[in-house]
Amino acid sequence: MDSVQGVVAKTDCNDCPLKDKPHLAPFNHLGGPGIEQYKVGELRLTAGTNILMEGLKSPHLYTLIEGVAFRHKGLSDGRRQILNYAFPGDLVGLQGSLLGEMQHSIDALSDVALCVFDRSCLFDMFEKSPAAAYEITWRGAKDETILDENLLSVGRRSAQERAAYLLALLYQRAKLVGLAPKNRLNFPLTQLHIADTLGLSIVHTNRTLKVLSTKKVIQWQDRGCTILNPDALLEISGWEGLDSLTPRARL
Amino acid sequence: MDSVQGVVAKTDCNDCPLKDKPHLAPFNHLGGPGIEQYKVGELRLTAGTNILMEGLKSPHLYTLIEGVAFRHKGLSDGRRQILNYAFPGDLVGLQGSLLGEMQHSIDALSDVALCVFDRSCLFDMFEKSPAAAYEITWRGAKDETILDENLLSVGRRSAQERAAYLLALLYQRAKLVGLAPKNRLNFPLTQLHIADTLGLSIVHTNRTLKVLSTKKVIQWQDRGCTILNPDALLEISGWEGLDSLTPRARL
DNA sequence: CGTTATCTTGACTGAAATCAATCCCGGTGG
DNA sequence: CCACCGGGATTGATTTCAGTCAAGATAACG
Repeated sequence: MDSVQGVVAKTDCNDCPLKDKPHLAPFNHLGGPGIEQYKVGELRLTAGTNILMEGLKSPHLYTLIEGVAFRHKGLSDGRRQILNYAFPGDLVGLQGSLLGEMQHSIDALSDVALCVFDRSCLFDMFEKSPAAAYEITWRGAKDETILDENLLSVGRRSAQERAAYLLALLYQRAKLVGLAPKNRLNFPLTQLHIADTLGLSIVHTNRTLKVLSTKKVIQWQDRGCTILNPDALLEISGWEGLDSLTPRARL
Repeated sequence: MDSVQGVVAKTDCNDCPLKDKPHLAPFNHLGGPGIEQYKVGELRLTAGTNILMEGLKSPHLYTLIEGVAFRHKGLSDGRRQILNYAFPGDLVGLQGSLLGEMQHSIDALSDVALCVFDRSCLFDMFEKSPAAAYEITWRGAKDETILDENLLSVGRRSAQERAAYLLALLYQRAKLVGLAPKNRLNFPLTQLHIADTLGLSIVHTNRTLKVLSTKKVIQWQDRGCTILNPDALLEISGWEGLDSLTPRARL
């Protein structure tokens, strides 16, 4: 377990830190054997590393166990757009597994730990467990919901509204998985990441965040962001927040 | 069959104009009974009508048979962002069926005909046909791919690049289903729709399209757009085009 | 202790929004 | 047949927002 990076020995799913999270319930009572039969290893990567690269065909599908990652796409001249973030419990690389080739890249934002599954487990799961298949599809739809809101944001919200929306979203998602202790986003998000998510230049992003700071809504210090007033963020952004409702229809 | 609008009698799926399209193959050899057992009716709506509204819980899932529709979300003050378009053969309302409540609206761009299924057919299909379940999930992933590119576009491409990308995308998708005869987009797309898709004002959209017209790449006339030079559109946008590759891995 | 990544700030430029008219054309009703 | 109307497309003038350029400040890091 000393290796900082690379595939390490397979540990028991019963020790999984996510074991008791409601997220994964459907995978635990798969018809017959549990999810662990599909697990082929673990992967630990340091912050800033690439997990999956656009254009490549990965034989693997991942679950993010620890840390935060982000999906992004780039243009040939270097411009980059961050599409979405992944938090512990999220599936990583599903699109690539389904479509055969990655259409975007995924990088580790913080140090991350991933659980590695063979791509073929997807087909198996669809064959053997309707509940698991449904769960996967449901998650995909959920993901698309966030993407929709991101697109609305980048397309139609002002810089300040956009920034407020993004921070509110990250805050809510981080909080759900314990990554926002004392309301501080507990991962190394830089203003460049924010800029590339909002579709703004880094300079303008900085100025926009400054306005939010002046309003005492957030605080940026020591390379990190603390949310001082979550409600004000929602107010400013005009976003409803993650639907607390939506208890998934059971299959 | 005279009614211009509303649910009409159920016709046989064997008469479906989409029957022979490769799109639907997986649904045709569902384990046992075909897709038609789930069909509960048909819906015809005129251009500009709302199909599904944000916030509502629809008991139905649709397949678009004829015409073009678009998904969109709005802010409280009226700003609107078009997220994606639906062409014949596409599933409409899947997100709502999965998540219980629509997170976006869907409107008819042209006159449309939709095939109506009961929402519960989803659960049934997952139970009874892994191939159909996989197909649905695969389509969701494909959709998300387009959404990703749209987000990259709105976030990082210049106005002209964006417009070129959008028109190239619509052209390619329309062509696939025969809606681009003589390279003319055969549906009533207005510059306002384009503006709301690109995240630009309508005035600036007009000026941007004018530049493309001047370059003889497109032609806007009689309330419609003709693609004069598809390759130039791709060139300008820096977009690769819909992956001609990606023959889906069969379940 | 220098090096590098990140954050900040100021000055200037440029892209896109906004405001305000027109224009064009198909449809409507007198 | 023709005046009127309304949605859509254009165009010009002006303002505003955001990008770019340039330079420091700050602070983690080897």
